[in-house]
Amino acid sequence: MQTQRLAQIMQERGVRRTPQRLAVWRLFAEEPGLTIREAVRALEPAGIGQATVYRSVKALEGAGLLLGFPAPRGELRYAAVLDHVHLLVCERCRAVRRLHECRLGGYEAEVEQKTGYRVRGHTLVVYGLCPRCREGGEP
Amino acid sequence: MQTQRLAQIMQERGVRRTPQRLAVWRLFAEEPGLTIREAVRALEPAGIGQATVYRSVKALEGAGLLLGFPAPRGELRYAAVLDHVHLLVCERCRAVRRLHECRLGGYEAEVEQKTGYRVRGHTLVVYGLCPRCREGGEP
DNA sequence: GCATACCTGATAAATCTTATCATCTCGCGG
DNA sequence: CCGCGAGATGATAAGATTTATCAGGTATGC
Repeated sequence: MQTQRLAQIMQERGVRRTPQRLAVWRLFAEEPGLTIREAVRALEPAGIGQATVYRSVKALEGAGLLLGFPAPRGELRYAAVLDHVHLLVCERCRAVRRLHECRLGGYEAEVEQKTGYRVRGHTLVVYGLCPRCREGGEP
Repeated sequence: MQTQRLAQIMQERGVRRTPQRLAVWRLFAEEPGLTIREAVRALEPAGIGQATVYRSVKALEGAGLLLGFPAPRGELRYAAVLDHVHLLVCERCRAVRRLHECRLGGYEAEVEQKTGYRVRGHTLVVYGLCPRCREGGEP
């Protein structure tokens, strides 16, 4: 995913750009749907300490560059995002796709009006089976 | 929330109905937005062991009676649900409201068609500020 | 470039989560 | 209504995850 735009966004949001954070973000961009712990293990060989991974995930999530979503078994998994996206998650093999269309603007406005809340955003995760798992093939 | 329907659903989905599980579910119904650990502490005085709380949450979540959602700081919080609902979460005081309208059926169908996935469901969480926090009042 | 506020890695400490096992109980069938 | 057995519970221990600490390093603004 666009490393260019990533740098820009980090700058804008006051998130310091370090090699470690870039590595963390890139990992979640290449393999969306990892848990933090899995990321720790994946980045260990690169010499990135576990505390750094935890801290980076928090920083990136706070800046809206990582999106967390609940997976079966009570796991919290993350995916790298740049703009607002919806996630499409395969329940079997955990493949994650990003859906770039969002037509919930009207829904948000309606919720604001009906509830008195000030809506700031939303997270939509769609669960299902990817084409391959759907056919009963290997994940 | 309707304890009646709860019993029915547990029966239907083969989830054994025990006083502990009912207590766990009721807690998340009365105070949606707790973490598991907070639930453990809340139910300790009632003599419910922590292992039981963890196991109950898993069982109830598996049966679709609890819904997990990611909160700031990387926390996974839960709310009791009976039917499919969307959650409206206050980012400041963490109040949780359930929204019973869902107009994403068409969206799901569209996603199926465009991606080849077999869609089985979705989770939508809307974030914002509740009326009180919106005014800058106390949570 | 320089200063400094912030980040990092290593380690230890604190928390959270799961496993184990003896006992208990829910839900079914008689 | 009662007894049976699969499954649930509680207490505790063991294991795993997450955070705190601190000395040193490095991105960023001037």
